[in-house]
Amino acid sequence: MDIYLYNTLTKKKELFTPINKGEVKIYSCGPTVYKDATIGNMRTNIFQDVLRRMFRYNGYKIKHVMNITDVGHLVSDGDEGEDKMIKSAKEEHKTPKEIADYYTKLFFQDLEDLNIEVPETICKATEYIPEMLEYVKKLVENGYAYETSTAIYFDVSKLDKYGILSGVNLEEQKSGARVDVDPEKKNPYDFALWIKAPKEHLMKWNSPWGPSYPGWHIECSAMSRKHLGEQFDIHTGGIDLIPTHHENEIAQSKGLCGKIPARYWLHGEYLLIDGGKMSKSLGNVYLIRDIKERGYDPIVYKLFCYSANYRNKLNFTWEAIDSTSKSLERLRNGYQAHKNGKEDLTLEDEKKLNEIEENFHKAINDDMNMPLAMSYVWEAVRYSKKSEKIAQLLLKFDTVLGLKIDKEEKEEIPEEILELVEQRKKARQEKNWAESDRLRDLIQEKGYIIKDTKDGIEIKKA
RNA sequence: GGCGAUAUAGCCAAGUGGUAAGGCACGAGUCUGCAAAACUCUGAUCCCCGGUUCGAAUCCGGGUGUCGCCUCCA
Repeated sequence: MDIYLYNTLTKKKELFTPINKGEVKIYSCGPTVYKDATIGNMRTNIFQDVLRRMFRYNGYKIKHVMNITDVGHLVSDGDEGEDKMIKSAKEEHKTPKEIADYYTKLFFQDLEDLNIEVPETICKATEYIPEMLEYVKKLVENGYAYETSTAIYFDVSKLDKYGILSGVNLEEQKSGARVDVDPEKKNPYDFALWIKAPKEHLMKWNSPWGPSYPGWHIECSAMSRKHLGEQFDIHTGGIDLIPTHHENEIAQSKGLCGKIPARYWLHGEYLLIDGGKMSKSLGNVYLIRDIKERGYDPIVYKLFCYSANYRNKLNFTWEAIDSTSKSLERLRNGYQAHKNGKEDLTLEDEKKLNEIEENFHKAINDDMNMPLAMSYVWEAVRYSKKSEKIAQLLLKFDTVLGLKIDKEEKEEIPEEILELVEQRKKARQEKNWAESDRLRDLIQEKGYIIKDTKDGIEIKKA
């Protein structure tokens, strides 16, 4: 079945055709590990996860590379600003490596909590310094870079076209540069490829230009080239990376080999919080840990992300998380009902289920239309006949959704609670409803919910 | 100032020319000693104005609102 993806490069939904048949090469801009990854960051990771799972559903072999930025992003725009890693290191009295390791670990914990698959290749920027240096040297050789007293800059005026992703116009923007521009820069949009390190700078490497460190964009260019070649299929990231980071990656690649590194550029939209931007100053920055601390299965957040298309803004509220939490519970209950179902399916049922499967497939292949795909999932979950075959279908869907739809709440019920349940059972047999209700309240006070189903009594943690 | 996105039931949100998917909430009902869970049923003509068309939420023009980017940022 055909796959369609919205390509930021052309601003159109396009038929996907891989460079190598049956294989997809993806590069995703990963986390900068000097701070916590927010639920906004994780929305992008969820979208990337669905992307690769969708390709697998279509039988593709996947080569997915993601970087870990553990060096080199500056604090302020001024090109001689302080490295963020170093700033964190100073604030937390740790070495940059300790900071990076700490946040890297947390990042992978988030991935695990959200049941996000880890890409085949994870690369840390600090381990690719030689590749980056080689890249920069080549750009200098090719005449796309020049040296100033503080850095090696990429000369955007040497490109036939700069700004193809974001639509910035060099002529129009030239005069309007808002930030203090390094007077040695030739064009306002020139960006640092390599930066000469001040004495007190902690992270620096030897180079033809003395002790120095990489610029903001070179790592992705060097690492994607190393692992995926000069041109690969898909490049992903958050929408905010379009105007600077990805634009500059394209510039670097064109300067090196004349090619745009990826054929399809996919960008995830922002997550809004209560209708606005997530920001520290507003105090509305949430982490996956916060969702866990409020007692929700983090997968709830993943399901919540499926309520909107990845290319549209999605508004996060705790109310929405609460409703999604109920939704997930019903989804899993529905799966269990089918798993334990014994009803026979007629030819007509089979036909209907094939239709649902086809629709689901079509939805995910249409630029990952998860809200639509979920409507078909619900159609299967709510299917009137309960059958193991439908459970199997749901499991198949879950290879894309990654919602752990077959997760069962198998909790240890304490002796004390079991004893109370026994007492209540006895009271009910004696039709002593007052005592029965008293015990149910007591059990609930102790944090457990009791349900009388026709198959017996169910006990669940509240 | 420049660029872009978006406006669909109480809330979240699909749908890009043929009379509006789905989830949550609400209400009614079935079941139950009651409750919970589960299940069934119930709701919108799609921001406003004008145009194109046999026909528009969907195309065009004009408004209005909201949000984002233009500086690191998923």
